[in-house]
Amino acid sequence: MPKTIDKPMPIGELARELGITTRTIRYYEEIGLLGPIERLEGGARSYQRATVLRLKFILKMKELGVSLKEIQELVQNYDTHQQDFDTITPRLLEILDLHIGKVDRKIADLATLREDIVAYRRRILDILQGKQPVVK
Amino acid sequence: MPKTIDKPMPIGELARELGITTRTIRYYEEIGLLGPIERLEGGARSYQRATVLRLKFILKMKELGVSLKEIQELVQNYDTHQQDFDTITPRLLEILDLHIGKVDRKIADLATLREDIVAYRRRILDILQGKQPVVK
DNA sequence: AAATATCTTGACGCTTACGTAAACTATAAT
DNA sequence: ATTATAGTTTACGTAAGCGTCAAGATATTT
Repeated sequence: MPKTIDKPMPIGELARELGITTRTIRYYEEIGLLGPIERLEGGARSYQRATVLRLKFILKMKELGVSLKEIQELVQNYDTHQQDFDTITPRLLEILDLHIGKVDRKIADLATLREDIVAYRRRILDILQGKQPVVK
Repeated sequence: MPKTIDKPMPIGELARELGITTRTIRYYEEIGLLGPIERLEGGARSYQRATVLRLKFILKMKELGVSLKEIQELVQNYDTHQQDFDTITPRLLEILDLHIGKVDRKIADLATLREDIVAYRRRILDILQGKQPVVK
C-alpha cells in the first residue's frame, strides 16, 4: 500500500477540491465548525488531512439537510471525545433519526397542503361554472 | 335578507378580526398588496369591505403556501381586471396548478433525502459493528 | 385637564448561509 | 521592478415576513 504523503493545502486548493468557495470555509471556521487552523509564516491558512475530512463530513451532513447549528453540536461531540468514533456515532445516529422524523413531518405537511390546494382549485372551478353561488 | 351595513373599520379591529397584527396589514399595504387605503380626517386608515375581502383572499393564499411575491402578481390581475372574476380565475388556476407542481417536487425531493439519510444511517451502523472497514 | 387607547411614520432587528466588495499583504513569475 | 495570483480581515448586503421599539399625533373617556 502506497502511503500517500498528506501535505497541507492552502485554502484555495481545498475549496476547489470540495467544490465550495473559500468564503464558505472561512465562514465555517468563523462559527467554530473547524476548530483552530494552522497558519504559515505569512499568515495563510494551511489545512491538514484531518480538517479536510472534517469538512467533508460537514458537507455530507449539509447535503442531508442538517443545519449548521445542528452540525455544531455534532462537531462539539467530535472535539470533546477526540475522534472517538464509538462515542460519537450514537449521538450522530440520534441526530439522523431526529432528522428523519423532521423530514417525515415535512412530507406529511406538504401532502396536506397539496390536498388543500386541490380542494380550493376545485371550488374555484365550480364557481366558474356556476354550480355554486359566489359566496366568499 | 338583511342587508348588513358595511361600515369601515379601523386597522386594529380588522387585525383582531383576521387574527393578524396591524404591522402585517401595513406591511401588505407597503408592498402593494392592498392598493390605496382610505384615511379619516386624522390620517387613520379606514378599511372598506372590499379591502377586507381582499385581505382574506391574501391570507387564504398564504395559507396555501403562496409567497407574497406570487400573490402580488395575482393582485395585479385583480386590479387591472377590476374584480372581473371570470378573467381572473384562469390565472389563479394557473398559479394554483403551478403550486401543486412545486409541492409535488418538494415532496419528491424530501423522499429522496429521506432515503439518503436512512442509507447513511445504515452505513454508520455497519461501521459501528465492524462489518465494514472505516473508509471515508 | 389628564389619563388611556389607538393611530401614525420611520427604521432597525431577526434568521441562514454565505456573496461581494474594499483595502492590504505576501508570494511567485516575468 | 512590475504584474499576476492567492491570501488576509472587516464589514455590509441578501431574501421573507414581519417583530419591535421610538416618538409623536389623535380621540375618547373620566
